[in-house]
Amino acid sequence: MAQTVITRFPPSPTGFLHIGGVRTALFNYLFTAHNGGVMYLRFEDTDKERSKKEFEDDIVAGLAWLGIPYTLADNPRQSERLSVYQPYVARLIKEGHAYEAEESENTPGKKVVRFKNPNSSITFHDAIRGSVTFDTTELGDFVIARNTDEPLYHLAVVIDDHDMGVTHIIRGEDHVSNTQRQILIQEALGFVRPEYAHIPLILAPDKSKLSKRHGALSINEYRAQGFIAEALLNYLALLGWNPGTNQELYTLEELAKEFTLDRVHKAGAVFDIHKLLWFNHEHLKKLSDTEYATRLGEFAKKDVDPRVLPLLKARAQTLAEAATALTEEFGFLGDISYDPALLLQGGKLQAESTSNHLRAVAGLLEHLPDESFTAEQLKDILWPYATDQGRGAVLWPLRVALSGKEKSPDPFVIAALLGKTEALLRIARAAKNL
RNA sequence: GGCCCUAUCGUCUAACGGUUAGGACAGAAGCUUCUCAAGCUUUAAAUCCGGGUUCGAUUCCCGGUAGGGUCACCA
Repeated sequence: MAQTVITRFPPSPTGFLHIGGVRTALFNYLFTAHNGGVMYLRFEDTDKERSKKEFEDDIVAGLAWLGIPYTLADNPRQSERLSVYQPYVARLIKEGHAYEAEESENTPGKKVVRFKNPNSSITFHDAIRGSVTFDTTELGDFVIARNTDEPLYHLAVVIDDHDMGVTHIIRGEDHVSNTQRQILIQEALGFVRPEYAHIPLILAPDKSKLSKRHGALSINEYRAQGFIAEALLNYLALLGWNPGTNQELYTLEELAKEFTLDRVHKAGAVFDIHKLLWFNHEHLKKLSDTEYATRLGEFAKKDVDPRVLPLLKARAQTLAEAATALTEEFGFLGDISYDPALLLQGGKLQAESTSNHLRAVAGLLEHLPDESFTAEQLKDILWPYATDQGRGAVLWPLRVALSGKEKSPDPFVIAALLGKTEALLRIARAAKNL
């Protein structure tokens, strides 16, 4: 019987949750869910100066918003597990695998703990890269603890992974060369070696490692821009992995069902905001009107009229864009005010004929029963007249009369949304203003 | 620079020795059209280079080249 899969997502709380971190957490989650295992969240905060509670909270909030499930480890902070590490440091020193050295950089006289490098060759198996070999000699006797009480990253991570029974370490490619140090420590401590999987990095358009200077990195920023979790997760999952089919749209559950490490790429992938935008629009379109309205509510200043929801969904790629459209192109549901000159398309149309067209349109609509006031029927009735008189000459002023905007959905849709009474009122007012 | 890793359209990628090298995003053109979007159709675009192995290489091997990662008392 196969051993239970145990993975972990161990960010250091020294910054906000960013795109790269999310992708690492996501791959860990997908692998874990696919195999029915457990993924622990813990915080690597041995760097007391840089670690902040604020970042820890941001990471937790971010994972919650994204909907990536995890199990919080017992005593999740390394800073609170010092007593766990101390015996190991003592043992390493006692057994000759480490020693105290008089060469503290910051505080003269203080002793750091160095690992006694056996200068061996380490070969480990990587689920994505296959066999990787290092000659550890060049590492020298590297420092594993600030002093006998305060471990550094390499020591702490090895002990934590062992204590938690981690079976698979899935992390960024930037950790491959760290693996040799960690394996050396594992062997000195007699721990079993977990399976490693180093996933490719996410790159900026210039192929360098993605960083702040390349724009938004924190997922909070993407959230504020109106991206939704479903799209972010779907896009990120397909950066460096794919199931081998042409399918691109996935739910988290579907991804977990398909995900395997052997289909993860070896090369880094460039982050493309345009494709993310496309995924966002696709996932936005899949939302129910109710759900869409709820999410849009976080961005819109006023209540979202359910009638415009389908129209908004069809055109906006982000919730922020939808919120803007709500007050701009879709602002016609509330009171409108506009310069009457707009009715004449900036002077291209004649006031008299335009006024006549508006009255004629009103005449055509007057006797239409309320229940026939739909976009389709309105178009059927007005189209022949508009075609006969010149569509631009009839439809432009009609649309402006109804929307008050230079840009908006077509007049039939607007009139239907406004209803017969309001539509006729606006047309009459426009005709009068000319 | 040492060590490690990587290499298919501009970008994300499919192909696991035999395909007209496929799809998606972005681009271009067209359709639609009163405006702005959306939508639909069409189209251009790639196996880094050089050697091998093989009847046959995108695919396997070697060498270049290019790119990335890493060389802390950070993680």
